Amino acid sequence: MWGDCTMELDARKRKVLEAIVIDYIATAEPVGSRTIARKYDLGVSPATIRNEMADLEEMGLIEQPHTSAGRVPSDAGYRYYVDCLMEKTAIAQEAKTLIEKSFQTKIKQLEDLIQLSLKILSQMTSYTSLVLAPQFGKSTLQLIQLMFVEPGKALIVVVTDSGRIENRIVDIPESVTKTDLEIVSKVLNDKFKGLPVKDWEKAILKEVRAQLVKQHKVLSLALELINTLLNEETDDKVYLAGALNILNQPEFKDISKVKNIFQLLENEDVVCSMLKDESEDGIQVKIGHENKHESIKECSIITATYKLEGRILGTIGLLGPTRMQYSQAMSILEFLTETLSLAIKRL
Amino acid sequence: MWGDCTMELDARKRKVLEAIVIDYIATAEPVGSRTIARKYDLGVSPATIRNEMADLEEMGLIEQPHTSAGRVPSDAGYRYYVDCLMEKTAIAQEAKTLIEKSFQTKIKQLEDLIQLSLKILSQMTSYTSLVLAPQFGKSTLQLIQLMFVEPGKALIVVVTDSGRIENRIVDIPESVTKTDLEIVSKVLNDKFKGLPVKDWEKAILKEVRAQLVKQHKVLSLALELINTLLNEETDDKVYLAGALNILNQPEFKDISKVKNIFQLLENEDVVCSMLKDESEDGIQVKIGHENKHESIKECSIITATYKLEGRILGTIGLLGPTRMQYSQAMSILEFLTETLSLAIKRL
DNA sequence: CGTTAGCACTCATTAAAGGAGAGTGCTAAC
DNA sequence: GTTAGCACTCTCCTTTAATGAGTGCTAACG
Repeated sequence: MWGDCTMELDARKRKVLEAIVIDYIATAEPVGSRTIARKYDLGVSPATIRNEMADLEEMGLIEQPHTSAGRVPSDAGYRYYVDCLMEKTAIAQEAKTLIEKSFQTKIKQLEDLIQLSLKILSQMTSYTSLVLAPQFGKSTLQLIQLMFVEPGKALIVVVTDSGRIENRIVDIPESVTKTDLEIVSKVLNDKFKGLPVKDWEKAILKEVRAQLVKQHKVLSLALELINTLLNEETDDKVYLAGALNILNQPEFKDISKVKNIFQLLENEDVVCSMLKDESEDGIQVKIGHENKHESIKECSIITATYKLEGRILGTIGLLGPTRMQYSQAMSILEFLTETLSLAIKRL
Repeated sequence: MWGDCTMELDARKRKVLEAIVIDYIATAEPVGSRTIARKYDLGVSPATIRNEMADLEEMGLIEQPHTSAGRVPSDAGYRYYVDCLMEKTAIAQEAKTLIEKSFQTKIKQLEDLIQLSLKILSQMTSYTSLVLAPQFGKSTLQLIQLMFVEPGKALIVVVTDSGRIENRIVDIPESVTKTDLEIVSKVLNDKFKGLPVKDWEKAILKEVRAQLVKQHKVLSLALELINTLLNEETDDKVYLAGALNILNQPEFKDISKVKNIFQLLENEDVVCSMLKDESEDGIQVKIGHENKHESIKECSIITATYKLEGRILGTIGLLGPTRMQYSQAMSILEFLTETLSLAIKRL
């Protein structure tokens, strides 16, 4: 979408830009011509590099915090780096085994698996990790059960194929008996098993109502409950881990910035929109101003999707400063989502 | 436990101390003798107040950040204030109605009720609110059910009288059928309903095993599952809200302090120990160094318990700087826990 | 013509120095 | 016992100066 690597940049300019990005990512300090000449041997003098830098600045790929400082990559510079310069490093073998080992657990709950992924991610990368859990509506039903708790109160449990479990305690008429609930459960199960949750509403009226003349009251109740479940905000569920990692980044030593970011992250809807945005396949990177929300204009987000049998279940992402270890983070994220997808399959 | 108001303090010293505490809580600035004389009319000159302050400092109730600054209450000073000086203000009527209105909702889940309380608390006080959810082990069983999901997989759901719901997906032998699970569910329900969860282990071996010779395999499985459920760390569950409020306090503009506190709060066990400590009845206040954990030595915690039919279910608390609006916070917390207890009863 | 050395210039950062102000402790008088 | 007066201390803020990193420009070089 972004990267047209056709932008006329001769080999040396590319090398200079790369050096600036790499060095700035590593040190968080503006990098000067001298540094580049010394550390990255381009075989030319600082003066030559200065000329190149002037050009790069004019093209908008780097910028100067102030007159007598070195250069810093602009968002466009990072973008060019990510799309055209960065070689996609294979994930380190040790990281690979670390992830694989972590997933050798007998976790049975989807939620726990997701939490585990987040933990691993933020620990390995030192960035904040986010995830959009499998959407309820898109999954298919594996089990639905109404249970009698006490007169006037029932428990409804729904399990989807993606392993998500939802439960609610609900009021029912005092007259409804255990048996009523069991019958309704059975019918609902028979009819809906394997059906995408969001298709229920259509199916409900036609098929089921006919079959359950007897438990009519109970049924309409159950339907109402299911509707509640469906319509609740609960459909998009996000989790995050390692938010405190943000505090380690030198660019966020200012407390007000941190506060803004945290406030954003506290808002589920916002996090959701950040992740949902690009639920295409493959790894996506949003750099700085490419993000919608003001507070993270100095951050980048890398996202990837995890799947079950080819179907995209949700998105998992990493949030860090624009000065982020893109290559490393991307390879870790990629491998982790693959591993996660496999683990979900095994559930 | 702390407050022996017998400490010899004449009326004027008490007034001076009170003035210092109140003013410092309000302004976060060290308060000088002049300020006290002006704002709180004790009918004496600054010089006299200075003398009194020298005495108070010697007693360890106030201290000086540096030679030419005003005085600040010490932890002991706050303690004396809370125990002996502060008049227990009745909660403001508007706050009262605000809380009551917030609880006029048809929430059916204990967890949601607790979350609601946290939200209200942190919004009303601008402090961080914490809660220790009802312990699983101490509650009594209301419903236990094993459900067949697919061959080799079952769902176990447990509901306690305090409204807590736990569920797990578990592996079962392929041979186990739906009917097996239903029978086991029935027996478990009959035997355990109304029993405190933590008493199960004792009861299990004797009573149940005898009855279920047929489903012996299934049963031992079920027992195993239940054990897992019981032994999991999940028993002490904490929630918190409004952690970001900490960032608004002037004493925490230093990012490293904030980081330490957040790290503490991120650790469930720690938060748990902070709340569990005093699960006595009534409102408890821990001031500054009275807290075990280093990172919150500049904070105070106010805790109260919420109940169901006289039995203490859990603890709810407020975390703020030692320079905290004790009186207001305590009255709000007190009224809120009462309201919460009532709401739980209505569940 | 591209490259480079040289140099003047800019600007952030740091340290030192000099008030200004707030508040105290002490002393002496009431 | 209380209070006015005053010297003293220490933080905070501002000013000033020095340092140093890095640049842009120009002129010379191959």
